[in-house]
Amino acid sequence: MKNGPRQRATIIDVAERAGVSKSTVARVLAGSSNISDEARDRVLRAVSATGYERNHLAVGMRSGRSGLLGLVIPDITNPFWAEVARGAQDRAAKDDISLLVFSSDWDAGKEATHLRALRRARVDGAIINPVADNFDDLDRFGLPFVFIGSSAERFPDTLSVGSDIAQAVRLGMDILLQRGHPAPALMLGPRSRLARARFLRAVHEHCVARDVDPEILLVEESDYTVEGGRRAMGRLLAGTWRGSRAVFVANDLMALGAMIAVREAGLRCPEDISILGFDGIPAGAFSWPGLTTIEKPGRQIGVRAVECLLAQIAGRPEHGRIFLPCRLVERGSLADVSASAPIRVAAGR
Amino acid sequence: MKNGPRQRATIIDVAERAGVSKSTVARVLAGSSNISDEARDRVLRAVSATGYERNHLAVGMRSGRSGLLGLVIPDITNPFWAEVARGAQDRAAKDDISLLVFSSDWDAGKEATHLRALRRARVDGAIINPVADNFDDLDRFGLPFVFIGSSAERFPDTLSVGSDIAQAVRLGMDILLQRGHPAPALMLGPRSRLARARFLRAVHEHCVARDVDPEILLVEESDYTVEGGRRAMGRLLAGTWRGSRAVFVANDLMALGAMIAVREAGLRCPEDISILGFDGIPAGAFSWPGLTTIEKPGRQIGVRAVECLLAQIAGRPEHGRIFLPCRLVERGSLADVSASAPIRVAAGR
DNA sequence: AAGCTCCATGGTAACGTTCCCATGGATCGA
DNA sequence: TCGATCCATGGGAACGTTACCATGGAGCTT
Repeated sequence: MKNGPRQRATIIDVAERAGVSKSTVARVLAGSSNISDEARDRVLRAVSATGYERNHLAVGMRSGRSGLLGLVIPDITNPFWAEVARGAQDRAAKDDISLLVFSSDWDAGKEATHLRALRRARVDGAIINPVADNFDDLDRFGLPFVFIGSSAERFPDTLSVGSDIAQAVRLGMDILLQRGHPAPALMLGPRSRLARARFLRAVHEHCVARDVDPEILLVEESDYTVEGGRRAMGRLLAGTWRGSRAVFVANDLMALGAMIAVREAGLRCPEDISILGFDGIPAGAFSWPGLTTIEKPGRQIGVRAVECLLAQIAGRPEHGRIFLPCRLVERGSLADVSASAPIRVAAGR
Repeated sequence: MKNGPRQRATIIDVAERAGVSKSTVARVLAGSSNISDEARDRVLRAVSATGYERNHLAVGMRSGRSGLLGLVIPDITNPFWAEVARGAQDRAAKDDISLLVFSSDWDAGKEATHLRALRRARVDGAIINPVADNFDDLDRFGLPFVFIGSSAERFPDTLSVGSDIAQAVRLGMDILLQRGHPAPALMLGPRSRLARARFLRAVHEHCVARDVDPEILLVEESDYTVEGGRRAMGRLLAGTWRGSRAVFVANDLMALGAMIAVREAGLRCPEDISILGFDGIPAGAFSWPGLTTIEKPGRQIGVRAVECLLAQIAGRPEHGRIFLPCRLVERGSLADVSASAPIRVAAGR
């Protein structure tokens, strides 16, 4: 609130103050070796005296590199995407790169607007969770880019980073088996969603590998919301239910809803019904019991996406699709009814 | 993946193609009126033929405006701050402005690094949740800026946007009173935190206004975490507790912990103990019962912060500090034990 | 001592815009 | 019909940086 000049120092101001040419200043700043100690010294002093700070706009204009990356995700308010953003942010910061963050709300129009903004800002590349189906635009991007998330599936030829659903499903089925639930019911999303097919395919493959007939698995369908999960669980509880009383739910929101339905039916989780979620949202830690779930590597996805993008920009593109492993988070919604531990309830908090 | 030229069209390319000078193109693009219809037409056609897109780097360099704003928050992964970011994003997009988002992790060093990055990127202004105590740097920012969040309190002379704690506390105390809990226990954060003092002061003022002796209120101290809230609730339940069995908890995480403690003690919420939270985190919607809480206007804070900042950049600074009202979210953790409704339990889901 | 290399430095063009000024044709009033 | 005004357009400078080329002095070799 004190001083007034408010005019940023330029490289020329520094040069004048140091009594050298701007070329020399530029060389010092670039860390060039052919500089006399005296010149370097005077320049450095002038820099700190003037509070000079390199103008990235000018650098970008000259070099064609803005030092900016774009990130377009569905909603920064969604904890999974926030994790992705955080990972990308941290990784980018290491290379002195800043991130422009946009939320598309799964709206193709907004997505297009944001991509235009990115092009105008001359970002060096973009990380995108694609919502639009027709990316004939794909090369009209005019930008290096990497896709992230499951919707990237639709573009098999494009470099993308996502979570390894097949591995996650194996992880889940194995822990269920180990706890004495060889044939859990499944609660899936709507048929229209690609993620559902992938999940189901992985379950089938796993069953085949473990000599279980996938047809015996009860399948309930819902819509990825808490309320949907609650209703779907109600239907499950109302029906006949062979085998162990466990449900593998395809996302955490539905799992939380299922837990509520169990309580509403006068039953207890995990003693009467075991629930395994999938996503790793923070809210799962606060339910009662805590939700045992399979956590997607959100942060890692952000990190790897930035790394792929930087590699691509540098001209040595990694290719193909990258699937990062998920992780089991045990919190207490899984009972152990295996022969070896007939009474124990899996711990967790 | 098809075409190769990959060289972005410049205004000169457009001019050549349209057979006019770059000045004319610039005028058309700027929407100037003194343009012949024919020229405008040819320029527009050339623009869409070349896929020309204005280079914001060059614009910024020429005009001194980058069209970028900086946002420095503690952690984009924290739902409250994600809401703030989202509000800021949406508001900025309306003015064709993009947001650079950084997470400081409440670390003064990271904050400083991020501010340097913002200056180099020549953002037009910054929205900051300040962590460093000594901002003698304050004017060394060399940037228009607006503070957000409660830590902005420490800089009373600076333009800031935050939530109206006093109003929130009144709201909470009033709903508690109305439900028959005239003298709830309070669960606060650590003494070191400014937010605590403010919360407590507001409670006292409200008590005085309602002719209640604030001294009769039980006060329990904790640390803003779930686990801390659980332990603090344990202490409350272990002690003697006059008056109605209700707790006004200073943040939602602690409130969720308190709810767990109630269940662990073999009691029920809200029948035995009513809990009122403060924050409005999403997890509160998934607990059982749902957490009744007072929601901070995160998104609005982001919106208003951008508006203040834009005003300041435009040279008509709003001044002083802006406090936005909070909102009661009823979900079911508050019993109604007032005389008028002796049995009812406040609804909510 | 002449010619060579090497190194520290300075000058200048270029990146893509926008803004100001100049120009020249058309239109108008007297 | 001539000068004044207006309007559409073109030319060029400037924003701050970096990369390339030029220069001149010091030190080396033969």
